[in-house]
Amino acid sequence: MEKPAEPRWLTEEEMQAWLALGGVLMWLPSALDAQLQRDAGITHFEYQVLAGLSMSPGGTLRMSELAAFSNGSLSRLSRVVDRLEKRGWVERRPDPDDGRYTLAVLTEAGREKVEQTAPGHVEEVRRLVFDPLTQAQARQLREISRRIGQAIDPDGGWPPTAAP
Amino acid sequence: MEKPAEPRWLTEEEMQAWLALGGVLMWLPSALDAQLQRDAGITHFEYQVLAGLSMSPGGTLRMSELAAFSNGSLSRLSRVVDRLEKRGWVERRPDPDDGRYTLAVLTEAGREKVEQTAPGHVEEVRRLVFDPLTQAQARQLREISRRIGQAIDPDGGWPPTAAP
DNA sequence: AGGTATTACTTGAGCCGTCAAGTAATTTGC
DNA sequence: GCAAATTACTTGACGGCTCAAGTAATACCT
Repeated sequence: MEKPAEPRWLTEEEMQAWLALGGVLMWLPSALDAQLQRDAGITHFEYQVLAGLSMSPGGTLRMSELAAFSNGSLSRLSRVVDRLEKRGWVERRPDPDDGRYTLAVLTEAGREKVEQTAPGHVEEVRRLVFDPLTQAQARQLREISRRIGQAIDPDGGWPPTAAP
Repeated sequence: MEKPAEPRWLTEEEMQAWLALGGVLMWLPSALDAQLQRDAGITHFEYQVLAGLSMSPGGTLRMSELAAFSNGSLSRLSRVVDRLEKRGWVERRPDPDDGRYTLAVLTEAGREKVEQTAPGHVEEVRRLVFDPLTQAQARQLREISRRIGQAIDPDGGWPPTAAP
């Protein structure tokens, strides 16, 4: 009736770490969304999309590349780009090299939007994440995050759709 | 035309840490949800609700306490408890001490569900979070998460609705 | 060359969460 | 002791996201 192997429960210390991490997983994205929503009227995901484009040559990326960069599904990106297009920050055009691809291109207004938004956002990341940490802890955070990331996905390609 | 103060940009090291953390923020909740969905057909939030009840005396908590414990809004909890009630794992009843409160009570079936589900979930948390870390890193993770949590919310009460 | 398979994206249906307005029970102020 | 305010929760409207099915362009195979 019982599962045969006794599970390896968490130690007290691990439990505390897990609860604290749980809070961060829950509230950090929410806090970043709140800042961007308040100061720029966009979500964090929309910001990532605009930022991704702004860092690419010509402010241009294929939808699939942009989806990978912004850690979102193609379906989600498609709808987000709809919204950004309606707001005049992005345009879509077919890739002349291969008609299956769609290029997302940052408009001039879009570039202005990112450039106005970035400083406040970086400031918030710094305030919430790096200011409270020592430099050594920031390095530890990098290493710890990498290891957890590795455990979640030994390769590097996660976005939905596993093995066909 | 430019913002007066030059923002304090992130150093290369911070940028790497931020990207790595971003991946964890994005994919760890998703990975945990996937395991629970696959093995138990419930979301991580639903699990937290059931687990919260199972750890309370009599398997009973007021809705508002349960919402605080599970890091969700009351509105969200209300709908989730609807679902759990339909599945026969939770019941609602008015608090006899104060009719404004609603008590959520874990049924026998609900308790069995948590007990069947917990070991696999704990195993997954261990696999994704603690197995890849040294013990010292787990301690660091606790401290780092606490500091970030503190920066997000100096007190301890976040769930929506700020100062009235 | 032509049919099939694959790739890249889009879109309809449905679920889930939020916000704001509504309801019911209790406390407060006079 | 009763009206007004507060508290605890519920619910309708709405938007975003995912899954799966659909569409269009290109690659592959013989």
